[in-house]
Amino acid sequence: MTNQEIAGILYEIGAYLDMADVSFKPRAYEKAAEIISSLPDSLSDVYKKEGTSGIKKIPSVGASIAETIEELIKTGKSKYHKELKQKTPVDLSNLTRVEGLGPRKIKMLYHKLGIKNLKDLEFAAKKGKIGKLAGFGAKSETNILKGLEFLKKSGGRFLLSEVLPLAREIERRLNNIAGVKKVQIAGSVRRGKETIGDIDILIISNDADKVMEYFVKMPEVGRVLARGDTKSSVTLKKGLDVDVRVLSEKSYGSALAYFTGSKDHNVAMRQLAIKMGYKLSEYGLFKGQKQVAGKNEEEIYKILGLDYVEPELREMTGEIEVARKHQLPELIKYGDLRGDLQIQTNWSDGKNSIEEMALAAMKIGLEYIVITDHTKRLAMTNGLDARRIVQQGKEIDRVNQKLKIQNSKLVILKGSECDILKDGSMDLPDEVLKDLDVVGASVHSYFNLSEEEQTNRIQKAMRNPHVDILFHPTGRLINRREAYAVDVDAIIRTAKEAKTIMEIDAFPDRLDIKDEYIKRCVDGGVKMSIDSDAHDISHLSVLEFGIMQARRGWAGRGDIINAHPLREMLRYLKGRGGDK
DNA sequence: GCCGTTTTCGGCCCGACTGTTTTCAGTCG
Repeated sequence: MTNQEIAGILYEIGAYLDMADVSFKPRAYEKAAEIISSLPDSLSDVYKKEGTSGIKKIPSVGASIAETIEELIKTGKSKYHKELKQKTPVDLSNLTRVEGLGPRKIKMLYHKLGIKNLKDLEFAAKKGKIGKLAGFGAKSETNILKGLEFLKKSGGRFLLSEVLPLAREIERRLNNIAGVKKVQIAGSVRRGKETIGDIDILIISNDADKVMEYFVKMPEVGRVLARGDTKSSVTLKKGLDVDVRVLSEKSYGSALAYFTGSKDHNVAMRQLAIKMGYKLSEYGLFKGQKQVAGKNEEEIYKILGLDYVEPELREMTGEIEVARKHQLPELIKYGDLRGDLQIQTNWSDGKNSIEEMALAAMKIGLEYIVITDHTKRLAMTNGLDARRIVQQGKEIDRVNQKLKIQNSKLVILKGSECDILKDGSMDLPDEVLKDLDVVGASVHSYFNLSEEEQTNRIQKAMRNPHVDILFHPTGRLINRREAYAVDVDAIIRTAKEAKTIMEIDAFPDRLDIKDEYIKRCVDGGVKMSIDSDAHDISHLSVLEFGIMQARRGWAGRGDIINAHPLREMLRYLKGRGGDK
């Protein structure tokens, strides 16, 4: 049973307890489910290795929930869940996806109209049965129908790269409204999450009504979910929700903190405030009736005895305790990157020439790039063999010479994105690899080997003395392809031993390795690189997403080799770098 | 049901908005 499946059952138990009007337990199950669904390790594996005591180590999982998890892993079922479900046998996970429907309403719909699933719901709503129900009305009915319609159209979360430009565009337009003093993107976009469920925007203005009026009538709005004096929510035609909140200047910091989340981080902050005799809300930090902070985020953290926590760290992965001990790392900054270590050109499947890529890199202020075209096994990309890579080296020399004459600071290095073959050997011979400045190794085939075979294969490649970097180490494509089965902790240990650099591939649907693994590299003293994997000059801008991801993984400048000048960067590489 | 920088018992975040209500429950974030 996967973590997602286990989390799903726990969510349902929570919802059923909510229906039964039980207090506090629903939140306990919900919390455990949230934590489990974002857990990097498989619970089945944890159970196999450490038994229930391993399960109980997970925060928010105590004796009772651990027992349920054990039962789920062993039998695939939970008696408790089954008992609860018998009372209201409905398709909870889908029904709750309808905007405005929660456990209580679902229970009513089942008992009064026998609605069990989305199909029943749509049928009843179209027949006008729901509007006649006590507690519901005509408006509820149309809202359910609209909710169903939008559910069919959209699905799930969007890539940060799809959302960020749109969020910035809306931000820009809201900024132009008369009376608006400040507009700030908050929520998971500000935290730099790899996928986004909705856009949250905070506005400081003395004419909230004007802002709301504009906001709900923007051309891309598909449906207005709520329109209030200080808060409005819409669903865009493309299926993404946007919330705006208008507040006054004196609450800017507390509102920003509240609106940035994560939810769990906020809850922890509020609990901490209570413990220290304060009350924290979006309006400010209060002692009794008196506002003691809230104009900016920094002063709130300070009064609560914490160092400032950067938005990317606010995920309840220990940031509050570490902030209390004043041990938060100084994160890598936007603009810290000096080079890009993975760039494709038209020598393989890239669109632009070496020179075009170099000029584009110069424009964004980089000091060095590595040309890393594919190798011959990837025939469809026109991958390079030994002969062509030597030719390419000559072309790189030529462009470097030209740039030098023009007094440019940019240096182009010779590299390769060399395929790892099925048995872990490399697609180009050692004699060729040894002459390159930077060698990246990638898996592009045999994604379905067993975890052991895949791990061994990759480890063998990492131990090749000429391989410097493991490119996109887990091979996932967000929303499209799962990572291949690989023991990432073992890979990280090998990276430590063999001094292999782990890449953070910044391409928005890769973001590989993901934030939790970055943190493990940081903790394990394994160095990383942030690379664009650009196949086009426009792709160089994705480095921003890589930096966000690195920050989410608690990485500082010192952890990222290409945040350093060329000479220093080369020193981190195996063998060849040291004596350059 | 979980948890502990006052606690192994007694707490558990806070507020906006909607719809159907004459004062509030449900949902959401």
